[in-house]
Amino acid sequence: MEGKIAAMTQLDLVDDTPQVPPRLGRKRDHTRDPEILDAALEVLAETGYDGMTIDMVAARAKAGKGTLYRRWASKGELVIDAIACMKKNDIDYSRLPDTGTLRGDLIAMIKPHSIEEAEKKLQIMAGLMSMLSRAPELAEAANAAIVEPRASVNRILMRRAVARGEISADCDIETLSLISPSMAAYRVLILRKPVDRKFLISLIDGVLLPAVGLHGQAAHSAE
Amino acid sequence: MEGKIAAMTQLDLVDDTPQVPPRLGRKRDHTRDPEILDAALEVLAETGYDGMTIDMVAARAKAGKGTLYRRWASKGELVIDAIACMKKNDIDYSRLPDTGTLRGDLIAMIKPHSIEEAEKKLQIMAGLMSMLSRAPELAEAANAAIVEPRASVNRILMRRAVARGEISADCDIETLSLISPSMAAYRVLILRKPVDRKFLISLIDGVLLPAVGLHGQAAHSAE
DNA sequence: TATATACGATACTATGTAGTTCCGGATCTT
DNA sequence: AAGATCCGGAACTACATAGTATCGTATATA
Repeated sequence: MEGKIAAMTQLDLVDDTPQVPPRLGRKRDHTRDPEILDAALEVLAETGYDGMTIDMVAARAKAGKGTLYRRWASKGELVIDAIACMKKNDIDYSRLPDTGTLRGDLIAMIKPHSIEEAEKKLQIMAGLMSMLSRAPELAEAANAAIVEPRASVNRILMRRAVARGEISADCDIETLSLISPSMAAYRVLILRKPVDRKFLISLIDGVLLPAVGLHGQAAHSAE
Repeated sequence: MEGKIAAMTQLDLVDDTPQVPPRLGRKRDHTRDPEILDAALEVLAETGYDGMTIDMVAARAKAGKGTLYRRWASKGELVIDAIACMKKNDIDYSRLPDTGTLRGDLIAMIKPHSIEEAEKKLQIMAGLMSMLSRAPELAEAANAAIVEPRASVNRILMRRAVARGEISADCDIETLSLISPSMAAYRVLILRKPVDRKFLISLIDGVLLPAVGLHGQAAHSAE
């Protein structure tokens, strides 16, 4: 302690020790972060925020409770961090489908993997739902990681369709881009029914495309 | 104790006391039930299932905790009962609007009171969300009281429109009747934005009517 | 190899809440 | 009016969990 102060007073003469002395022993690597954050997301999806305990997360990650609290100050901060880190596994906006038609693009977005991931995200959202109004930071993180990306893709695909002249520029893209996120969320969270490829296609052909002035491939064969 | 057994052994001889003796004093009226159930719904909407405590409900209803436990065996049963009792303040299906057009009927359903009530129901739903998968009884009650009535009205109005020949019988009424419940729920619970008359009308004109092959009064003036 | 540090495990403290019990007073029935 | 019962209130028990402290071990640096 005194040594450090003395070294600072005689300014850097022969003093080759850095201002912040080099750590000895093991680095503060926090190498368990990814496993812990993943475990937190799993438990969150299964039991919700209130049902989730720190012990569950620690056990799931085969980590000690101390390790969690050394890294995050509280349960709340761990959860916010876990949510925020989901964004990293997000959509690659530079590789969106480009089939030439809105319908083709929308259907190309339906992949088993994306359905599965969307469902897990919705389960997590369900577990946070009752907290959102009381924890604005959490609501912010959840919006950025779960809600916004889904709508964003739809907006991009629809704007492209407008640019191609495929659909009218009068379309309320803000609203229409939320049709399938809304109805899929309602179906999973409230109706508790599965969202599968067939359902998503029926949404595209039966709701979204008619709303933009196009027609799906099924039904409404008139005109 | 022994006296009762003795009386039973010598079978009913001079025994003029009825099998179920008439109650003296105050009846078991449970007259506080409505206030308690209302208080439970309020707290539920404000804090969610896990945040809700029995003390909060008792205090809100100016009731004693004992009164609650004398009537309901547990917090869970109180909540289920409170949800179930919402159905009583429900829509009067015999007085649905009948304006002659689907659009007219749908818009006639939009009343400040109904918007307000729907929003409260959604807040309650948000508070229950994470419990639904673990408590099937609760999910059942919530579905019957909150989810089903909204969709039901839309189904009835749309079936009438089919019967009038206003819209095609090919319409997927099951899905289309969920458009506005889904998108309103998403907007309130996930986007945390208000649902007002303007939004609901834009849903009718911009999504629902086009999907059934009609057109709203705004935009898409083509044809 | 020696040392400092992070780690998993476990025991511990503090706190909040479900559910119980009891009491004095209010209220209904006879 | 008398008696039985319900009510609001408050104290109490039992338990779960957030967060802290400690210990022996593993591991990366030097």
